[in-house]
Amino acid sequence: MYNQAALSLARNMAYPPADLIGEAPTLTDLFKGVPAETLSGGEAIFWEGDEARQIFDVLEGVLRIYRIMPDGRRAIMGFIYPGDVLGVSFQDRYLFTAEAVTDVKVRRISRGRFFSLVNESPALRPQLFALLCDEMSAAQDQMLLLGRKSAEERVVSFLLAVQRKCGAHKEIELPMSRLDMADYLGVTIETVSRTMTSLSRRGLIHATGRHRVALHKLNTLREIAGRDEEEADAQRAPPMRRAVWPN
Amino acid sequence: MYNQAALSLARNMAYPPADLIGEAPTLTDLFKGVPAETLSGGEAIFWEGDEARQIFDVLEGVLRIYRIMPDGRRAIMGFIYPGDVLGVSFQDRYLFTAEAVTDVKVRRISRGRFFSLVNESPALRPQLFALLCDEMSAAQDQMLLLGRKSAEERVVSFLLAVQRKCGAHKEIELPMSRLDMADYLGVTIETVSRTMTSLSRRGLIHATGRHRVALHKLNTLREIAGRDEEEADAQRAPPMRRAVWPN
DNA sequence: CGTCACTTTGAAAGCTTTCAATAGGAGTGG
DNA sequence: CCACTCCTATTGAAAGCTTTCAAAGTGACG
Repeated sequence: MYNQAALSLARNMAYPPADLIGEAPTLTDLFKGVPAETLSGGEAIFWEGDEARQIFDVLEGVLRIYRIMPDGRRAIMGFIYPGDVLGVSFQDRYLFTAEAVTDVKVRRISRGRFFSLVNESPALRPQLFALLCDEMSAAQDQMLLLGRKSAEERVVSFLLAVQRKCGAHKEIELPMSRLDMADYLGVTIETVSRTMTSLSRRGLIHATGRHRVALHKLNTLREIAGRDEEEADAQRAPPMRRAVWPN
Repeated sequence: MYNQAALSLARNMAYPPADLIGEAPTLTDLFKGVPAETLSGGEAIFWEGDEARQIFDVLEGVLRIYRIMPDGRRAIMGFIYPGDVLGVSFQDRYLFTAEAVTDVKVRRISRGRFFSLVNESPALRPQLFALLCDEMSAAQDQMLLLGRKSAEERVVSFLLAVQRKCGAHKEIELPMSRLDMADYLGVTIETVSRTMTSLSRRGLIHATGRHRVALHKLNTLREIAGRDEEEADAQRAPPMRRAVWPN
């Protein structure tokens, strides 16, 4: 999904590791050689307020990052997918909790190491910057969604975003629960459910399992999502095609 | 207000220009010597979709940055105050429109110049990064607000945010219209109005003019805002106290 | 001092939430 | 391997908050 977590940075997954083809290193390369750790669904990597000492590279699985209000209301800021980097921030404490949705494999390095390596590399610096910009861009999409879209528009926007993120296949996976979706979209679980049912009845989607949905009539779906998305999408540069400073 | 515009970066306003006290240069220093331009309220600096060729330093006045959906719905992503930098982005087109709320004074330099100067300066690089992180952090606050707060909580959160931004005085200025506030808070103009009236009747605020409000009973107000804010606030490092890479 | 734009207020409508109950699936244990 | 249990998802009905539609009020400006 959107990587709008302040600290979840999407990298280019479309190409083989940079050094194999003689290109500049990528942010992911910083984690090379670090042994992977495993978390089961529901486990947290870190909690909101923890000292932010490390940065994580997600290899497998999906995470949710969220903040909770004193009265228990939860807002999910984003879902983190393989290929995202988690925990990048200038604050010295994590601003949200990161929790495994599914079983997850991650690698970690210290913040100090991460930043000094990035700082010393003219190739990595623009990458880090570009990723933060993509984050901000996704965050703004989400603000538009939360501030101005109806429940149906939100759900459809979400489904399309997942589709984009995961290879643009007709059938998509929704590893998160309805509650996760609800807390991400700023609605209730019942509203998510009702909306999905309604979309099904109209033949726009077809649920092939609790966590699996096929998207039909993409044109109609995009229409519903607000149309706004695609344009934005087209504009956004392909992720990290060339990570050089803008001019 | 929050600088959650992907591209509005808050700098340190608490100290005199760096070079005057022998410190490292700040991002604002990059604009030194550039003549200021003036815009009247309502004028746009750039439009969503324009080629992003320049970066702006705001000297005076307030701007709104927003995106509009095909059917006309508008979402204001943030308000830009003096001391913010506007237009920083890795995308090659602006992702939103920037428009003067009040009369405004800005300075501009080219993106290429901005980035090459920042890239060459070990002092500026962490500043740029830190500012993007602050942006993301503010964007997440806003996502929480839009996704999980009631109308009253939103309005009060907004008033408190303005207060923080503008010196923490009891009486604050709201240069923007009710419609601007509404489009920023994800509600309607009527809801903003009714909420303000209700707060007044309860003695929590006192409108001393259309664009001027005194805040009473800050404790109660903070309680209403979600309480969440302050904690977050305390955590966030004072802006740019020392712009060095995290370790 | 009149006009126009913005703001406030009122009443009804609507969408989403809340409360409640049923249904469905996954995992466990016999 | 099937039955049981528990958790998640779906569905229904009523309540509630916000929006929509309308009209009156207020203030800035020429």
